[in-house]
Amino acid sequence: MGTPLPRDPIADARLNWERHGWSDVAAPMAAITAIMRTQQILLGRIEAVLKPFGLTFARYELLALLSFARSGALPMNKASALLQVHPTSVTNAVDRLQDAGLVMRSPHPTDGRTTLIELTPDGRALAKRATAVLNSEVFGQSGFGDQDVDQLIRILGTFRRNAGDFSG
Amino acid sequence: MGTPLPRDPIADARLNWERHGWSDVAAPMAAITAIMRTQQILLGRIEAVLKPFGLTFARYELLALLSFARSGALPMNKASALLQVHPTSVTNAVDRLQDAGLVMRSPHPTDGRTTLIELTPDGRALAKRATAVLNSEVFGQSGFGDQDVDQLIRILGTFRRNAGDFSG
DNA sequence: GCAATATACTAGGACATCCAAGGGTTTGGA
DNA sequence: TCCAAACCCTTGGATGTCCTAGTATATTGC
Repeated sequence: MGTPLPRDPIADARLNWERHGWSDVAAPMAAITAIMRTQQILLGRIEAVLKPFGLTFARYELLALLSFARSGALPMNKASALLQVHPTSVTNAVDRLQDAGLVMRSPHPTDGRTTLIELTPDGRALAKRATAVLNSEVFGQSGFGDQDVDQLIRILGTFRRNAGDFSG
Repeated sequence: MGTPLPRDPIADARLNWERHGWSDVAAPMAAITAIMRTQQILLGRIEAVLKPFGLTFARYELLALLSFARSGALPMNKASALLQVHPTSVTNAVDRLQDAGLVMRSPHPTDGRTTLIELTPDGRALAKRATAVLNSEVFGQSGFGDQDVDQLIRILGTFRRNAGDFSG
């Protein structure tokens, strides 16, 4: 975590795979490892930008999701499904956002099992400010070329559909 | 998490971005979010395969790295650099692998600050077995087409180099 | 040769994720 | 009608990641 390595560690791993007789899966191994590492880099950038706002990516994602909901409120299970994380992760995020006064829990009007999460005015304002900075500092300077962005969206979209994320 | 969603949540997020006047960064936002989600899916598959071996991905990566070292041993700081994780994460992984009898710590012959991590025979054997299953169950069935694998390696390789991962 | 700086590892804490289990609410079939 | 099954959320536990700080060892510079 510091100075650049003299060689690409993933390319090296691929060579090791090939040397050990696993040539047939060396390329996908390298691609998957590269996805892991890229996610790590991107998450680091995002967290660095959100830190001054007192937000983590998990909390930001929830705020952003709520800010796009017509009523500014969503059932927790809906948020869990849309964010594609475990329900306990949503509980965790809501606890902290609630402590920070950014969201509120309220009972569902007709289903006693369900809890609605609702943005507070503070939460809505913070989501707006954080999104602006995230757009300019991270998404606007992703380092991916326009064509590569399209390729990624296509390749990963196919993958996610095949993995059962969505049926559309 | 569960049943597939009727619509792609990332495509929906992209539409929301565009509707709110952030069209210029909507595409990279979607690509980055897709990388995050893809990583999550792949990590889930990998962890599921490793679980019967009593391994997590973090521990497996360390075992695999050691198994490729000529001497079967590496300094902890070297492992941290090659795996591109924080030194404390390596300490954590080594603690658990050591408890499981898969690696051993030994003092560096000339530098008193440095600790070497060394594979035990058990560790080497387990790495071999886990790799075989990982290759056949995950990397061999990644769901990416051959051309897409090449594209991913190229796009993410450029990204990682620009991010300062390596200089080669 | 010795003090100041740099490097290596570890301990403790904050967060996030998942799983397993538990308590409350709804739904549906006997 | 009524009880079992399904569903929703939360608590508690295990892991992993990072950061900050602290201890020990090397290296550097005067």
